[in-house]
Amino acid sequence: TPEAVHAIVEGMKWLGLDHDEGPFYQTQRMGRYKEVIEQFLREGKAYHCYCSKEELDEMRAGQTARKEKPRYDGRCRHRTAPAPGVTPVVRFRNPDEGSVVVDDVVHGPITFDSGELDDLIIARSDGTPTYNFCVVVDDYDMQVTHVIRGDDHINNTPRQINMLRALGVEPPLYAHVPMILGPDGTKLSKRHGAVSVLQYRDDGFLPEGLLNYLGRLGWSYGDQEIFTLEEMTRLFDIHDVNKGASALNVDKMLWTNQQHMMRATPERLATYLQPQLAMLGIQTDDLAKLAAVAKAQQERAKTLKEMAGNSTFFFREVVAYDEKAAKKNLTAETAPLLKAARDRLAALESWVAPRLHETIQAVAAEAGAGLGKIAQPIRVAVSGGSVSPPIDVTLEILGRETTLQRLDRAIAHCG
RNA sequence: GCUCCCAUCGUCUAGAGGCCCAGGACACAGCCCUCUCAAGGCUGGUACGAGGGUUCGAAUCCCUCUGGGAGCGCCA
Repeated sequence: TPEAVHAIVEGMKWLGLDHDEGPFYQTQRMGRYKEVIEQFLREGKAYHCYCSKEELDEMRAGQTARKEKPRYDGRCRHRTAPAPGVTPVVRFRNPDEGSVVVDDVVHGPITFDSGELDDLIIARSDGTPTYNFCVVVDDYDMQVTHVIRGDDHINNTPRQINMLRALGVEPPLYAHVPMILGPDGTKLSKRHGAVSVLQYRDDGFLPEGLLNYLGRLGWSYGDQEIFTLEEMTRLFDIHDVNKGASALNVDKMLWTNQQHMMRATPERLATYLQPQLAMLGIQTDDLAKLAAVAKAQQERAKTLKEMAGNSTFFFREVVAYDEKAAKKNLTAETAPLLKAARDRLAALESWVAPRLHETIQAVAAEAGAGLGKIAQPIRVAVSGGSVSPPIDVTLEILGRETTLQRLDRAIAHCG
């Protein structure tokens, strides 16, 4: 569907995964597939099968009852005349002797007995080609050298190799990488929240954060955990990939993302923070302020979504104080401290973090108290809660006017 | 059921016969740092699925079992 195609293309674009050509659409290559089907038919490498759905079901039921692997028994292989009133499918004629060896890059040689391979349908009764056949024609036409895919495809590989050989070419190199399981070790499904890569973008992940986490699943480079895109592309080697499946771990995924957020430039974070804030109803084009906030918050959030959530007070009024924080910090006892701080701050000439820090420190010293005694009430006053970046940095970003205004309101609240 | 694949801490992994009474990371616990929260530092507990071999010596090689996964469509 167009939506599915869009999700793939957009997802890769967001991740920065580039491609040299294409994308190609199989729906636009129908003529070519039919051409190869005709060729196979002509060369006796494929044949028409007139078996009905019911007949096939019955055959499989019998095999299952006999504890055999359900598979097509080749009954139409030697049919000479068409069955009247039936539009046939086309089946590929698999060899019935010998074996096929898939020399897999990550698994090593895997042997399949030809007897295990039945004659798969390559064209439906309406003439349209099927997946396993189309990819073979594509790999052949496009001179694909490496096929890297999930190991759920291992069992398809011997048939594809047989079709490639029927085409007269040697198969490409296959590398079957392990699957990714859900956090509970079972197959990944929507149940686990895995919908599309774009979901991770919306959840506030950095492309390099997701890529790093995913890259370390089934692959490693010594004890290194954090890789830049450049390092990953340079250091990655398909031969180092593990065979076993791995389970998704949300905690580590978040940690990996945070590590990348800490390493990213504030300016870049700002461009991702902006849409996250927009989702919270905050519209701003002040890139300088966004970058300042990102810088102050970049090691305090595991995702950009979390960062946005923690940063709303920088962009809009504090509508209500956190109840517990206010009860503890905005009291009759702290009111004089806030007042003193407010007056000293108002007199400041230069509204920058070092000056702000000195000032608050001085107020605390005069009161014979530690910095925490005064910083925390100010924090609640300006942010509404008990958590924020360092108080001097927070006030600098907020600016003089907003800070004083919020302090006044907090002092009033102290009653 | 049949065929194929896989197997080191809860999770991601290092380990390609002695360097391993198994190392790193996430998570967890404690401590330090500290204006909050983080980040950072230090410390701690937890793993080679089982049983047989081979070898002077096995997490590493072989076999069996057990456990998990995938495939067996006129789906992709």
